[in-house]
Amino acid sequence: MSPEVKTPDPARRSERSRQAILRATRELVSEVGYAKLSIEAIATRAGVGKQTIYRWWRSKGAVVFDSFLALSEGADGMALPDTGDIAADLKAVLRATVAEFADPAFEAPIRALNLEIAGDPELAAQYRKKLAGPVDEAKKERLRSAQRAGQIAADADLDLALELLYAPLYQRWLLRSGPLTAAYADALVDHALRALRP
Amino acid sequence: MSPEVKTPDPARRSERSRQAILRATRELVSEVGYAKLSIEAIATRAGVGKQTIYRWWRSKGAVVFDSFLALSEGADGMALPDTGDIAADLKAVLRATVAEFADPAFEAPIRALNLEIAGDPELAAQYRKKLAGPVDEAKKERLRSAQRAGQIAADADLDLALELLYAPLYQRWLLRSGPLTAAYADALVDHALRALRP
Amino acid sequence: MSPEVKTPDPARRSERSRQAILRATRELVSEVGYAKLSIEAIATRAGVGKQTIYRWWRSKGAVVFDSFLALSEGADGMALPDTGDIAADLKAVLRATVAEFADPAFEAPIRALNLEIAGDPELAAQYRKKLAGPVDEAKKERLRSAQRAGQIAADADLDLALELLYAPLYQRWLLRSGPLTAAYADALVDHALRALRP
Amino acid sequence: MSPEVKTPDPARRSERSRQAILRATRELVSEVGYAKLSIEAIATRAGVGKQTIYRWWRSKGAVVFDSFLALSEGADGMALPDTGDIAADLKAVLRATVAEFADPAFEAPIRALNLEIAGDPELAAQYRKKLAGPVDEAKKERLRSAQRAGQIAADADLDLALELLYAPLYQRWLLRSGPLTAAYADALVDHALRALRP
DNA sequence: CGCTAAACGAGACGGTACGTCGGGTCTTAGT
DNA sequence: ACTAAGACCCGACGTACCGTCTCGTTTAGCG
Repeated sequence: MSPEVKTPDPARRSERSRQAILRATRELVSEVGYAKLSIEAIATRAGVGKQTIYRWWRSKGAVVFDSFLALSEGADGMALPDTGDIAADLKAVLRATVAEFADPAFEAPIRALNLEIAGDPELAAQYRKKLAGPVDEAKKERLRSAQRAGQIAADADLDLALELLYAPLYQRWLLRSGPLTAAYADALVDHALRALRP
Repeated sequence: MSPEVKTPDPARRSERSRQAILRATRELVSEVGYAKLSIEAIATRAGVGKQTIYRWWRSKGAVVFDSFLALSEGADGMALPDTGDIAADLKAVLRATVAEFADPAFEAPIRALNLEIAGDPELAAQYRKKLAGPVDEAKKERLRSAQRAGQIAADADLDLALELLYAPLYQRWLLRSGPLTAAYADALVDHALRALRP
Repeated sequence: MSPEVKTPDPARRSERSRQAILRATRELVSEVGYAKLSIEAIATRAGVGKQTIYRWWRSKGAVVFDSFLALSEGADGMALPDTGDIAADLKAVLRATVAEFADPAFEAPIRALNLEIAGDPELAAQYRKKLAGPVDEAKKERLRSAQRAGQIAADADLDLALELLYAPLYQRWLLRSGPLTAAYADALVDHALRALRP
Repeated sequence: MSPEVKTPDPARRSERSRQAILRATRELVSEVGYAKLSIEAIATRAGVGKQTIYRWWRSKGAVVFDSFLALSEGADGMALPDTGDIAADLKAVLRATVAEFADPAFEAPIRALNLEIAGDPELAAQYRKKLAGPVDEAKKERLRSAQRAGQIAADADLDLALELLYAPLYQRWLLRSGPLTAAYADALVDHALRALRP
């Protein structure tokens, strides 16, 4: 009668196994990289049956994604600094981003995550909702504050504004098409603000 | 002294096999996507032994990359239109790019190529040199013309200028984080040019 | 301490797969001969993954050997005829052996088995224990009966006796160094018995 | 019109290459065993193109066979000792054979040769003609001498006589079905001679 | 002595099979 | 009922050799 898709009962799910799987995934991504990551290895490392992974995640990417999601949980109240000087505040934030991208410990997993997202629309949607969304909202909040202070045009498209600020940085990093320096971060902010001036 | 890795002799290489492999790769990427592409399938489709692929390419990504490279060979003298109106010219170009990204026939292989490049620094270097480089140079040439016409600051950083124009578009497409429309292309050009004004 | 080689659990073994593999092996040895027999073909014919073969057998030879072993299982109570006339009884048996060797349907697989055994000491040991052993014991039993009847020296070395009877036959067959006829079988029995007379 | 099978001209054959191939084959059989011997390895070791091997030999077995043949060339005038005492003479010879079989340096190649012969009727014929034949003839000559001396029945079948003497030894060695000792050699001779007595 | 045709070394080629890895499914015990 | 364990079928991996097929390069006989 009904499609009868056997769905596992989340109530009975083992939290211990879930944590072990996410932890093992994070470790393995760091150790061997995303491309060489295997479900088999995750299961072994986590001391878990493969079926337990297949039961709760629909792909390797979903596990990797969740393993990142779990990290950023609780890190929510992420308002940006607001000293009243939008240029200075944005430069501080972008410099921090540049520094993060330069750290090899962050590099590998973040790259893995981005490749995963770029290749899977469904994960991309989840990514925007769960990870990028809240962060972007915090950034836009700071930009709105700048609008109220008359530093940015009142009718500016904030989505586009974020892209002007971050997309060049993102592209350079992803394709390794140029150096990521503090000076570059500053220049980006200067140009973007000029484009957004009232 | 030298690593002494036995390298095959390019002089003896079979051009027929090379072409068949690149062609088969292009077809298969379109048909099954990059993730499900296998060397085995390429070899079979091309009517070639697997060893012939392994002899000349160091990875699946390298084959895919070359298969794209082969397409764009000869398509060199790619100067951008120059009507004297930099805004109009750039809008035309970006609208065309948007249209390309919207075409599903282009989408899949280009995405495959980008994932490949993002994950392999060596391929990325080759990509910049062989594919992106010439195209970027043509774009910069148009910007220089605009500089001479006083439409863009004479001391503008052209690399950054290109990023302001293209990176937002690229990011939206890659992460599917927003709609790609002609209006968006126009808005990008307007903002970028405002940032680059003398 | 222990080598700690991960060993599969025989309790979980699929009897259905085991039978299919042995059956496919027997068929293929008959069809293409031992030299051209491949694990790949066995797996395909048996509808089984290659790994399932590699999990339970250490070599192609071991599979072939087991496929023969499986045939002769249950064929145990193989006492030789005992009419009281040792010469007549042995002649009957050797003539039957000659006939078997002459039958091309038996020829190929038995030759394959013998080559396998000759080349692999471990298989040879198993062969003696599981296949040759019981048969030889039955033959010796008949010889003991002849000893009791005074037709053979009471202190005769029965291992050597068997070799005198069978080794010439075996050698002629294996190296194709002469014709295998009923007359030859009779002559062998006559000579061997003369050598073993009390 | 004619079959037109391109046959190489033996006159132009490179003796240097032939020797190098036979030598390399002998070495490799000793080092890696017959089963793991490859034409590719022989060619490399001999510093010879693969085609040169395929031009002059029709199979791996043929090369191996020839490499043995080359060794025994010149070792022709191989008359057996004849002290007048056939039992003593045969025991000396069989003891020597036992010793040869026990020497691991002889073991591997001789076994390789025997497997090859057992599996290829054409090689077997060549073997009998070129290698076994002359040796057997020498042995028969000694037996004829014994016949003239009245130690062996005048009408004895000498082929069968040789088999009674050697086949048990051969079988024990090939199938590793029992110990090969001097005592065993003596026992064999005693039994065989009893069977052949006038 | 110089030509020429064959044998030669080298090694790329289309293939087959190897033995291994991992994917995703299914079964068996255990908690 | 969910889990750990792991056998199963399957597809692909990257490697080793197969036997064939060019490539220049010796080399040997003959003209």
